[in-house]
Formats: sequence, C-alpha cells, structure tokens
Amino acid sequence: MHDYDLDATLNCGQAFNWRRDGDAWRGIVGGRWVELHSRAGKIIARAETPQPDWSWLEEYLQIHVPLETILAEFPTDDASLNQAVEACRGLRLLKQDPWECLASFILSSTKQIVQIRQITGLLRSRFGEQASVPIGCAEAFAFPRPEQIAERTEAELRECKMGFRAPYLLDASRKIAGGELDLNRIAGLPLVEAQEVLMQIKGVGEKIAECVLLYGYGFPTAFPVDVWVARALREFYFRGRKVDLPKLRRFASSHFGSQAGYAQQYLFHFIRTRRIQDKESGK
DNA sequence: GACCAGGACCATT
DNA sequence: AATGGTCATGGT
Repeated sequence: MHDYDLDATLNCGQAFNWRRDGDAWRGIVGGRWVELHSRAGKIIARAETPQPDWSWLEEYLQIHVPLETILAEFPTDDASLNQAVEACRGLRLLKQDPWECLASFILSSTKQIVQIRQITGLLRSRFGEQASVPIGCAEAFAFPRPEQIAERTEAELRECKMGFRAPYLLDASRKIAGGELDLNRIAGLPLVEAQEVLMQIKGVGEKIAECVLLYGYGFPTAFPVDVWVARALREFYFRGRKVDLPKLRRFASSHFGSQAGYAQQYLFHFIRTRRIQDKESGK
C-alpha cells in the first residue's frame, strides 16, 4: 500500500488504542492483539494466533478504500487543503468499533491526545478483558463493553482520571446496556438523525457526535470541528477573523463536498503537526 | 504559574 | 441568539 501512511493514520487523533514500539504499532482491534509494520510499501500484520481470515483488520484499516478517488472529490481550487494533502498523503480514516469510538470521544473533551490515551488505557486495564499476547509482549486489554462500564460507580470511573466526564460515560454505557439506545440502528439513519440520537447522551454534543459518525460509522460528510479544525478554518478561509462555531460548520458543510470528513482529517493533522514542528524549531 | 487541551452544559444577558 | 463560567486533570 504505497498510499497508506500507517504512522499518520494511527497517530492522528482518531484512535487512541495504538502504541509504537520501534517501527511497529501494537494495539487491540475487536478484542484481538495485533502488531502492524509498514515495510516496502506493504502493511505487515501479526496476531497472537494464526488468522485464516484477516477481514476484521482490513475493514478496520479500510485497506480497500481507493484514496485517490476520495482525494479527487476535494474542492480543486483550495490551496490550503491541497497543501494539507501534500503534507501527509496516505493519511486514512479508520473504521472503528462505534462503542469504543463513542466512549473514547466522550472522554476527549478538553483533553490532549496523550491524556485521552492515558484515560482509555486505564479504563481498559481496569475494566476490560485481558487479551492473549505473544510471549514477551506487554499485557493488553480489550475495550470494556457497555455492560462492563455500566455496573461501575462514578467514583470508580473517576479513578481513571476522567474527572467530570465520568457521569457522561456512565450515562452512555447505561443507555446502551439498558437497551434505551441501540448503536446498531444508527448506521442506517441519515446523518442529522444519527447525530440527534447520539446527542441524547449527556456530554455528547455536535462535535463528539460527528467524531463517532465519521470514525465509527463512516459517514463521509461528518465534519467534527474541534479547537484545531476551528483554528485551521479561521486561518485558511476567514483570514484569521473571529468566526463562531455555527458559522464555521455552515462553511464546512457547503465547501468541502462529499468527502468532507477526509478533508477535515487532513486539515486537523496538517495544522497540528505544523504547530508541533514550530515549537520544536523554537518559535 | 499561566495557559491550553479533538467540549458540553447551564445561567445570565 | 450570544456570551461567560464551570467542570478535572495534566502537558507544555
């Protein structure tokens, strides 16, 4: 896969279940331990036991998605977006488990990505089931299911450093475990209705709902606007002016077209990595 | 120590 | 409709 940038894809703030070890990425997908390498234009995968069928991983990584076709849907007269694509061509959107995605992004609000990794990691190791790993590898845990979270107390969840987000995660897990909310039903709904269903959960607003719809369900026009994307939109399309979130969202929905979600991810990764580089070069 | 982080919610104008 | 404060915790 010459057009698959594994580093960017696994480390661009859409998923929080990957750790780099040398040139390998290790994580849990669908409860299974897996290790990924990018080598000579190919992605090499290793699981704990031999896999007769890798379709679960191909689906997660969206291997079959033709990236060039998606990029061809981007607005052509957009220099900033073109620049973002050039900076990290090969960046992909994953197809994550909706529940894990929902729970992770409930925990994401006003948290840095390193901290989201820490919180979800604590949640796994305390409440998730231990996965089998190859000899010599660090222990790993599946993401706890809704029922496993729902039976905990708010105080127990707060011990995972999630602070005021604990009642939000508890509300989500209990609505789902209790059958009040069916995550399987969301996939077939129109975007706006799907978003409204998710926003019935306390602590889930427009942004978090769009993250779940984009990363967990693959709605191609979902366009989450966080502080970074807002920053990018204001700088690139409004000459740095103060523009409020509703206006930014309206602009995005009219400008980026049928693959707006992908465009969002390129802008997010572009402006974030640029900021990090600026800091490293002493600015 | 100040400021910020892949926000949401609620009270006040 | 639009601000503004608050929430918990840790990184830079």
